[in-house]
Amino acid sequence: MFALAFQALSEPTRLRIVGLLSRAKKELCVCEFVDALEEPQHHISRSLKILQNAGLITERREGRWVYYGLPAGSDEFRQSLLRAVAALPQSVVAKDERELARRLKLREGGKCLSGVQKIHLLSRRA
Amino acid sequence: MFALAFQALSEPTRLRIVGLLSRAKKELCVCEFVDALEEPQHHISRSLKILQNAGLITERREGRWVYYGLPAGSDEFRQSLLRAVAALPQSVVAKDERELARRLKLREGGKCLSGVQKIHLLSRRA
DNA sequence: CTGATGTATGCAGTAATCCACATACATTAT
DNA sequence: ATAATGTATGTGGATTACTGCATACATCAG
Repeated sequence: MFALAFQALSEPTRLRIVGLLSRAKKELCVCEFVDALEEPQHHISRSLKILQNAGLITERREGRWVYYGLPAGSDEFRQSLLRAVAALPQSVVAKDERELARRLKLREGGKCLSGVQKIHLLSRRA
Repeated sequence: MFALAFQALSEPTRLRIVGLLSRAKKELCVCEFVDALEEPQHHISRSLKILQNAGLITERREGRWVYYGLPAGSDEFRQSLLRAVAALPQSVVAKDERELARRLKLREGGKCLSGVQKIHLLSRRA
């Protein structure tokens, strides 16, 4: 079903996830999404699953860490969708991108080795 | 909100509506959508409203008839979205397009003058 | 094995969405 | 004015989606 792909992008957090991936140009780890988007872990994890089921992102496990990225070769429809996400105005993605940049400094040798840093965001009772 | 546009396209009938407009290259009247998509009138009418609120289609009243079409100049994000709809595989839109072609024969002087023809589709108890 | 850590998921309450019936609104014809 | 016709919408019931809590699963360190 094609409507499913739109559905996957119809929720703000999921849209921000793909937005981040679109700018980052690299795979990101679950805990990096949690810190960059400041959303609870279960929310991120579920969101990633939904996007994956819609064929919009790929999953790659590396030890305890799981990386999600944009698919290399997908059909023209999905590519168009991702281009639409890439066309989101800067203002929408600016903050997320900034937070991600800070979080990416924790990488060592290009790998994520830290886990969620902002503990108060494991579930959102801040 | 940008997620709203994806949300508008996340329902099959609404996606088919934009798909039809994308192929037809012209404004279509409410009753033409009803006949082409074989969906009840209230469903079509509501769907058109939702798409309009999302900035994906435009409305133009002409007497009793209301025509909906694709917006001439919209932001890059929405244009990308419409391009994604245009990238839907032929198989998805084929039947709707065929039904529309039949229905468009009822036009006179380029105008829709007929109203819904398949009465059993006013509400779907077929 | 045991504990720690990153990730995923079952469950429940709430909210949003979908769909059909009926009816209201707007415009035109008589 | 009245009736007819194209379109829009209020309402209710069923379904689905979202969100937080707690917990389970998977992998690794000691």
